[in-house]
Amino acid sequence: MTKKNSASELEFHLGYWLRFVSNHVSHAFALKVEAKGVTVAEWVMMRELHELDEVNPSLVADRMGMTRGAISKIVEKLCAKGLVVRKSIGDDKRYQLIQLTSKGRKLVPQLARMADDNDEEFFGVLTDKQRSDLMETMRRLVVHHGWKDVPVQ
Amino acid sequence: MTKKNSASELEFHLGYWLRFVSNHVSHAFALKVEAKGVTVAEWVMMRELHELDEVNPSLVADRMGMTRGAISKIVEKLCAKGLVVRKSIGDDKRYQLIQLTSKGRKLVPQLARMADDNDEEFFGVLTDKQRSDLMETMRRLVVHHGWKDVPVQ
DNA sequence: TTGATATAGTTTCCTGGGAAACTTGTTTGA
DNA sequence: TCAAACAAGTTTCCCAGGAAACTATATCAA
Repeated sequence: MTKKNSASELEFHLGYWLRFVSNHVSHAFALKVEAKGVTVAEWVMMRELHELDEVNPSLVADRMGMTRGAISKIVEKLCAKGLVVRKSIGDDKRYQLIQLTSKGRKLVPQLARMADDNDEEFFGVLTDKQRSDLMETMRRLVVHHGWKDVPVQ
Repeated sequence: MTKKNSASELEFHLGYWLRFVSNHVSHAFALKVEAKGVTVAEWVMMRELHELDEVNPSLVADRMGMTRGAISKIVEKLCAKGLVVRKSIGDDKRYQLIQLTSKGRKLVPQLARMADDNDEEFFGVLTDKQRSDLMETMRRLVVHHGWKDVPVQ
């Protein structure tokens, strides 16, 4: 792509539009899950815990692309809400494991439903092909850049 | 799409992956433009001003999807850096106009170059078709949801 | 053995942005 | 005419998350 740096060309950065769309979609989703008393970050962590069961905060930090400090605070919030518990492992006292409580596990499907609805609200306008292409493109980027151990299935 | 709310299904929310990819891309871009002493939000505003020339902060707020309060602070930062100036219009003293300084205008192409590079770094792995499809999909979402007056051309 | 180093998690400090109160100036309507 | 409503921009308060210092524990090397 040969482009000069004119004003009109500025409209065409993928990174820009991705951020723009993503911000809108995430913000709308934040409003929805707020009704269940959790934030988007908390939901993402609950998703990870649902998938991984018992896990160290540090691994969650890696997978979520957040710092251990931030994760520590989110765990604290979720514990306070009774959705997550911390456990120590016997051997090495530095490590801990976090896990969903049964209350947390019950909330997951409800939040997943909200995520379904949000996807439908924002991406429903796309054709099935466009949706699957978009999904495939995102997956390809994630895999290529090694951002996460995606279940490539 | 019929899906049950099992753990594995959680992997397939478009909103989730869009956010995930977008966060990575934006974060990398933030590190790049930091070298020029501006933040991503400041760059986005400079882009708008480059396109619109003289404009009220409120319109910029709408276009950027941010509050007037946030815009006010960004304008303050850019003024302090000598990249933007505020002007009052004679008639209605509540209104103001903001505009890039010549220093600001000169910086735009350099930042645009960085945006080009960032796009290339992250989306270069995609085929031309994938890139244009992705662009088209984003544009379609933006137009459909009425998020911004996009130059549909 | 014991000092140096590394590691998991926490805490502190700082920054960016939203909500909403606030200021200043304008319009409207009784 | 002039109080009430409104509007643009600013300020204050709050919260989330990153950076990096800090704590406690574990390992490694002399």
